[in-house]
Amino acid sequence: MNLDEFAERLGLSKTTVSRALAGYSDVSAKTRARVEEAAIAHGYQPNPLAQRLRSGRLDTVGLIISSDLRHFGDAFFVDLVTHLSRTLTDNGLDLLLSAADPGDAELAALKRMVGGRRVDAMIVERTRRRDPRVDYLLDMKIPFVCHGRTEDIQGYAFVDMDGEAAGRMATERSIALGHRKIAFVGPPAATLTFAWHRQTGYAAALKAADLSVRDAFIVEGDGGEAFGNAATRRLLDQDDPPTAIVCATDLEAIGVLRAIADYGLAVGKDISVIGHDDIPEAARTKPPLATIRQPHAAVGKRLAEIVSRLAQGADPERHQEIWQPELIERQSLDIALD
Amino acid sequence: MNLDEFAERLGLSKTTVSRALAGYSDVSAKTRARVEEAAIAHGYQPNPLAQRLRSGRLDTVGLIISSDLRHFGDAFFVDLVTHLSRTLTDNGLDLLLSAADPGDAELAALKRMVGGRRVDAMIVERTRRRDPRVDYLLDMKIPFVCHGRTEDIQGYAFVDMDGEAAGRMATERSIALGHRKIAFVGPPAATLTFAWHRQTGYAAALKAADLSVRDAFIVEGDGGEAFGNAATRRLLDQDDPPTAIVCATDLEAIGVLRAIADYGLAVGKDISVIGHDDIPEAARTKPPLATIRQPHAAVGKRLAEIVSRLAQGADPERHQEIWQPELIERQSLDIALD
DNA sequence: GAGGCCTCTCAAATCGGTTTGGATGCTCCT
DNA sequence: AGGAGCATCCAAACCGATTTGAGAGGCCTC
Repeated sequence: MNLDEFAERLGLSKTTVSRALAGYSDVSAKTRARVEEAAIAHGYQPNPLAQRLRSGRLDTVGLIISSDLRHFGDAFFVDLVTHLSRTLTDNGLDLLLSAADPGDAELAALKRMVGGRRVDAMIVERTRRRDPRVDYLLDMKIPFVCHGRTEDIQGYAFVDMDGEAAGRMATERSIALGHRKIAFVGPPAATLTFAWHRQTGYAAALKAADLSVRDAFIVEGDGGEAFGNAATRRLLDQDDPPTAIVCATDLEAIGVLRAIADYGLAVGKDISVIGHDDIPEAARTKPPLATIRQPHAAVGKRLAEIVSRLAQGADPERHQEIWQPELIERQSLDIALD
Repeated sequence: MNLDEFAERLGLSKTTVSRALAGYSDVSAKTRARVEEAAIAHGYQPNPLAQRLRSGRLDTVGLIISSDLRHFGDAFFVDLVTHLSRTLTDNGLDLLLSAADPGDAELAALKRMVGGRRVDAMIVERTRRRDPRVDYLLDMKIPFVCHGRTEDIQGYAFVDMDGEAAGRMATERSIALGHRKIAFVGPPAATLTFAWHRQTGYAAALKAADLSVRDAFIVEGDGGEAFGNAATRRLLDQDDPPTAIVCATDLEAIGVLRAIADYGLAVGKDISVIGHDDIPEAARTKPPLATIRQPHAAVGKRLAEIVSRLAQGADPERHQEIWQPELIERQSLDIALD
């Protein structure tokens, strides 16, 4: 049923019916009541396509997920997207999703959404230090919010965890436990912002405690479990191996735990390990993995809130948020060196 | 830039430009070339909103994800949605996503998408035995495809794994290993179709081998790890406990493995365990978990293909597919009873 | 009783495309 | 010369809403 038919059935003009439903004051209370009742009775709902064409707003937000997401743990994603979606809905926005491989495909998907005028705002996941997506979006002058940061944070909105504080926190905790030889395992700091931040925090904590930052103690690779495994071998095979390992992701940490066990060493006793993200699996490892929690649900919700404000013209630079992480103590840290 | 401006710039009418770009044959080759070049040069792209309003097609497919998804393993979801999205894109369709809690909220989200005319087809995840979403969609006569089945499979399209074959396969394998006392742990068969199918297959295999189906050997609960743990205790505390446990989900199986270890028993030696789904974690348990694989990526792709055919008017009943599962042998099955 | 002011309603324009149903001009045939 | 046939192009209608600008009718005031 469209407005024409519906108005005719009521014996009113399109104008009056439309204005009645939109809540204009120049429609008499009696007429409005009649229209509203009839709308429910006949199930009339304005066609959103027509409304959007007319208004010029698409009321749709885009999200592109990287198909390499699993390297970092998926639980993360479902949690985030659930709350994102729910909050967007509460704000009258639809969520358009697209999946793409990292790199060119990702950017192409973005251009399809934005250039193809399918969305009027975007959410960008897992921002990299220099990110062509951010450049493109700034260029197009379309509202967007990032989950994560680039190196140069000018001109756009984001919600990010304080990765440097996280790296520092994990390292300081290890130092407090008596460790002096502390290694860092993480994705490449040169490209991924969060890896860079966490590694920076790690180095800062070492320096603050007058400990040297040894190149041999920093191992970089993809954020996956297999890499964590390989990295550990590289660390433990050294002449003077570390007694603590700080990891930039839980998946890596899980690989690290496994490798340590293979060496016949006891995690939480001979060597301590700390992860990052607090994926569900972290609580189930043996021993349970100490880690740094990211409040995914809250972040998802906040991203949605921010993007809906931006869509209404808010200033992006007033929506740059860096959240403080929380250390989750678990047995992989249970160690007291003599 | 809109069609009016663009046409004027070219010194042609809207009609001609529109038809040139749409590939009509009543536009001269010369004119068409000129239009196409100019479109690229000036970056003209027809507004999809206007096209959709005119055509009456929304070119958008909806997907609603349950926020309880994590009970069943998330990896599953990212894989599925990635390939789903990619194939939809290849078919010129957008993917609209919404997350909702199972139950009323799920149905409400569905009604918002369909009744609010935001999509012209739907994909339904994790179908239940009697599913109000399916009833609603049949009622609305909107094209849709299910991932999973209801009890009555009439009138709609679906892609599902053969859960009964999976349950039978897992149980038969246990019998072949010499087990006679085989338990089943899974979500409630009364509501969830896949749980029902798998349990049916389990019972069928027992009967085929002249083994009795003991009520005390069937434990139902949510599909999570904690439940798998509790279920195992209930099984092993019996006077005559089972020597093999068939699980309907890997997460449950992981809980089962843990519980067995707590009892001081050796999985793959004293007792054998088999899961279902082949989530990434299954390969990493100790011992590695034998399981039944679901080809998520292929399913996602297929769902997208089917839904785009349905959107073009294909007969849903000709797109009912039941796929055969594959048994993945791992050490949790390494056992030879005397 | 005329003019002014509300209150309520509506016709028509608009958003940006696609499609229908000609119109125009040219060639070719008889 | 007249007419058929073809290749191109286009004005106007349409999709389904919102909004602008104006009109109709009632009431009050002087």
